[in-house]
Amino acid sequence: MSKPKQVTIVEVAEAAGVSIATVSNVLNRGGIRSSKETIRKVELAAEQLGYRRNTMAAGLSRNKTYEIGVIIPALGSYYGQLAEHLQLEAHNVGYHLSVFSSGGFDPAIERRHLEVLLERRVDGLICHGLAMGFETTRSIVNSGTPLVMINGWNWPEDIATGAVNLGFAGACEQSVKVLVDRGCGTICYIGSKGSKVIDERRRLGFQSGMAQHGSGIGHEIADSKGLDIGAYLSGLVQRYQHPIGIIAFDDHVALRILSAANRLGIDIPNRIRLIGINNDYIAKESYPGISSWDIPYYEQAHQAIGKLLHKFGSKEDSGEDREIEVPLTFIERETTKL
Amino acid sequence: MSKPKQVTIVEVAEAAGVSIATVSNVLNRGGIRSSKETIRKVELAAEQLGYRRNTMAAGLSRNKTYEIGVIIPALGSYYGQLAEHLQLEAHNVGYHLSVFSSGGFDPAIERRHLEVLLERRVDGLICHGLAMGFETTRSIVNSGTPLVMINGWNWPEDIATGAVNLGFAGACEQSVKVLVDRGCGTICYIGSKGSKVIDERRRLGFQSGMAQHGSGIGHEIADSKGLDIGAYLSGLVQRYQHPIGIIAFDDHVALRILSAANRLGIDIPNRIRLIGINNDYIAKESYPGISSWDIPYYEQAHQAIGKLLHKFGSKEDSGEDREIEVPLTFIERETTKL
DNA sequence: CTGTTAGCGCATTCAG
DNA sequence: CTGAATGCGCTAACAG
Repeated sequence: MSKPKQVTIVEVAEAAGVSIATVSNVLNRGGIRSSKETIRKVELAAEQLGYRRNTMAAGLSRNKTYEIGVIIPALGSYYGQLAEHLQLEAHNVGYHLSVFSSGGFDPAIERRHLEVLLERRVDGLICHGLAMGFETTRSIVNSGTPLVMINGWNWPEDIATGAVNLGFAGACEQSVKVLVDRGCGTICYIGSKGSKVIDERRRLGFQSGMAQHGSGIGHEIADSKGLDIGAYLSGLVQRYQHPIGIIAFDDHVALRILSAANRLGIDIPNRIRLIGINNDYIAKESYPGISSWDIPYYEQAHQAIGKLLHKFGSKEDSGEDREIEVPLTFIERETTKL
Repeated sequence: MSKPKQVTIVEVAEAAGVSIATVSNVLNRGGIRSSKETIRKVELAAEQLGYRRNTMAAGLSRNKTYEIGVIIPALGSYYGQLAEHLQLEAHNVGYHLSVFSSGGFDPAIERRHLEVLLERRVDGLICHGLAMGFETTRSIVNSGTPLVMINGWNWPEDIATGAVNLGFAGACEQSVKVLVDRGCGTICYIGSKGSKVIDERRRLGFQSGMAQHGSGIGHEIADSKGLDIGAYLSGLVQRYQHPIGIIAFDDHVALRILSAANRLGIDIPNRIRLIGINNDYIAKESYPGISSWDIPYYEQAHQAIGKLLHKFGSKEDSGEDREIEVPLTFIERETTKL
């Protein structure tokens, strides 16, 4: 039997000798009270029959699903962690999360997932920086389903209820300062254009950092995709006598840099000083340990869910900022310690 | 408006001047034909009104959800990759996946998620080695919902339709052989008990490998959790003159070992030869590169979804094996190359 | 081909 | 405090 007819409240009602309405009442802890006696009877019957409420029927009936849809670029690393925290936060307030991966910023997949989630009539949506443009998104999410962005900057109000973003720009800006303070005479940012808007923010922060703290200091920008890091480092070391600072897109890229340096016998942190982002497992466990920026997962998840809940509750936007920016925390390790 | 009433087939039917059955036919039912003309009218009306089918209503009505529930220990690394592949495979056959993380083998969370998925009336379940025991699982999954395990060994037939497992034991067994061939005089397995059954399989493989290929060769077993790897390695190097082989639980653990060795100036691969598992990013990008076992994600996902589909189709189990074992592939890198 | 009708399982009025 | 009745949006026979 592909679907061996599950037990419904009707059967529970019969077994307990009450009406289905009563069963519904006691099982869903609705505002309505019932006598101790009926409660006991119903709960017993439900227990014995192995009753399990049918989410679809319930959702259909009350026009509310208690489900939140999440779309992230991948299930792993930063994104995975974020999803885990979101899942936890959601559960704490009685919601449940449906997580989809867009396979690394693929607009077609994003679109398909969005469509599925909307067909499920999720109560809200949390998306990590959609690759599809404003217009496309608007044409899909016009259903009145609240959408909060994670790491999405400057989204029009009619599309996204709000956004809670990480302070990547600030982190990169500060990274420049740290490297300058540590005596670097040249500073490089090695990004990852494939990560779209994330890379953009980091680059902006880097440039603003150079402008503020880097007077008289040279800088370079490169992209990690397809880059021969060994050759790149060799070139750097050859060109410059002073210590060189490198800000990596994230700890993954930082690891590649670290390995290349180790392989070439370039001394870290004496010749090159390195900072990553994410404070991944990699940063903690590599040698030398990579200085990195820790991510406030809990805070970000909490705020995102909070924004949705708020939207569920009141129709008007509160006085709160639509776009929240959560700062990262610098964790210094051996790649920048002298 | 928290739920601005979405458009239904009724409205589409009115706009197109046909009955709701016709709308349902052309929109979501392939089987039944309609005249070109009505199809056009209906599709146009649906398009203009922005109709989006209500999954709950559809599922409720046909008693089938086209949804598959997935429970994995975490959203990242091996598990995350697996989930991505499952998602893809599922989509290819018209299903959609709901992925939940059990927060690292937490039985309580597993249970909760299972409950939610069953309430959603998912058509099938895919779980990664549940931490809760057979009995508990049976008491929950008695609903007739097919369950296929990923990396679950010896689950009773009345609980799990089948299983598709990775050949961890075989990989560890072969790892021993490789290390012996490379001249190691002592071989260690550094596991991770927290990963339950996965660790168990690897340990079994290790022991079987020692029995087969390790005559006259010493071996040790340790657990990475809370282990001071530096001290451990120092001890090993001090005790043994010959090259030492280490099989790490996975590439994460391997990285810790690598870093500790680098820090202590212990030469890899001359003094210590190292093999990881998973062929993660880490293995490829660390220095020296870590020899590791590549995981056939596609194959595993394909088989798992296939098993479910098969179950959906026929009630009888086919002649196929209930438990499939998919082999890993050895990728040799610098930590074992002489 | 197309329309009519009867549920799917549950929440929710509104009477008793 | 409890029960009968109505509808959520859609699919699946079954008639026309």
